[in-house]
Amino acid sequence: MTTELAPESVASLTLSTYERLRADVLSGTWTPGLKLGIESLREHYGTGATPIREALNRLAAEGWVQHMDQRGFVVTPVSEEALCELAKTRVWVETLALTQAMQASTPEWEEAIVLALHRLSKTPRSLSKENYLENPAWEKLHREFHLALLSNCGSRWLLGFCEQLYDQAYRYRQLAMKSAYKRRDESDEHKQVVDAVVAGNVAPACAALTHHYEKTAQIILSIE
Amino acid sequence: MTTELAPESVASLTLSTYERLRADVLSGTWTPGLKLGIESLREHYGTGATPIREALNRLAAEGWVQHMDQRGFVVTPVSEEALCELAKTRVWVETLALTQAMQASTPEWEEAIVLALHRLSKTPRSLSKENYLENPAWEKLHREFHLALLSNCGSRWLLGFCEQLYDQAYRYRQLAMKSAYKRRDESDEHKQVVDAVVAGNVAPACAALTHHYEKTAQIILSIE
DNA sequence: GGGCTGAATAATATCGATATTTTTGGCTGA
DNA sequence: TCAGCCAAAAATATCGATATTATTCAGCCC
Repeated sequence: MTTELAPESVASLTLSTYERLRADVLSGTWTPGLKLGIESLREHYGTGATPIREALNRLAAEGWVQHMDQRGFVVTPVSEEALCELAKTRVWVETLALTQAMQASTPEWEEAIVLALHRLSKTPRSLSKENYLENPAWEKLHREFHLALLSNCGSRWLLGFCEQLYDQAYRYRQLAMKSAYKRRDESDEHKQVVDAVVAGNVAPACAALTHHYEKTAQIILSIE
Repeated sequence: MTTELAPESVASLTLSTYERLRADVLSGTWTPGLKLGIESLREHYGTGATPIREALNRLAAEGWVQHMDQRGFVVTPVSEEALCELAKTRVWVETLALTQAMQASTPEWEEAIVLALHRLSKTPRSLSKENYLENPAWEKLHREFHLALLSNCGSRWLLGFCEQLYDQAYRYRQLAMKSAYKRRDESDEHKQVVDAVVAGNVAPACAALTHHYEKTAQIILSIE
């Protein structure tokens, strides 16, 4: 007789703790290199040690935190070198994915991309006009746009890799934003990718995507 | 005054349980789709529930098992479709990695490859002459050979992806072996890759590697 | 003074028990 | 006969307490 509750309400503590912890690492709330003591996390997230540890183990497998056996967990450090390697890898892997996606192009896929770009362009980058204030709606649509571009690549593995790399790059972007916000118009860069994709020109599309990522990495590097 | 003990002896139970569980999934001891009940695992590995759960969470993040919230873990199922996708992805991603590795070629890297191939070729594929009996030494050297080929690609991310794909493919190979063993001479295929790499011919090297993987997938598919 | 030793301290890792949730299986009523 | 429902059983998820391992730091010897 009780009404069906939203699935969120029955999610295990491990899962919700995992999601919160992950979000806090990605957003930079837990700063790179920080020691994540079980006790303090337990207190902060209001739960027992078990969900915390299980969440940390998942995050460790995904590379967000590092697990030193018998001496706890730390937030994975960042470095200029690691960012360069990440950016490079992203260009390689996403170029591959985009190429495959375009070779398997379908009208539905093209429409999905155009739509994703449209939605993104209608959403403000920052919640505030004066200073930068992250707009979660924009972040969500931006991620969806980039993954929509690659979604047609025909391999869940490859798409999953791209997702990992996107999220890793997102963390660097967030960390950089905390120190300085540089105005930038990425909408034009996005449009250039889509134009090339719709026109069916593989090499220009990959070049546009590469340019987009390299500029991002360059900006972040210039801040640090 | 006590002698330094091997790190194994102080490894946490979570870690050793993780390794054992992972090995059992990869080897096919735990068959795809099998429900992994906490209680039975606890009993089988002789430990408490916590190490088991932590190990399962790591394995879930790596894709070896699936975690259905509130209803436990199952070994990730296999399918013909998934194998095809895996093989396809492997060709794409390893072609990428090998290309980059060759473009950054060094004498040390070439020597490492030649050496890895030599060691591999000196080791028997099967421990028994009559029927197939896995030779752990060969498996270890085979993995090392393939990763040595790609180790020079210049991206730990990319190398990590290749490692994941290798291990995934290994599981399929193990599962196929359990039903039938087809004699095959892969040593020649390995040699062809190395010859092309040493000669510095990127396209033929990638083609040889592609051929090697496609043949593997084809053989496994023919069994099932 | 500086490095070493070894308790005291703090943290992690693990266990056993409990609370929740899912699944099972028999019972009822149409 | 069969769907629907409730109680019993089984399993998962979580907690609190304990055992183990790292770290700290004062005292000591050289």
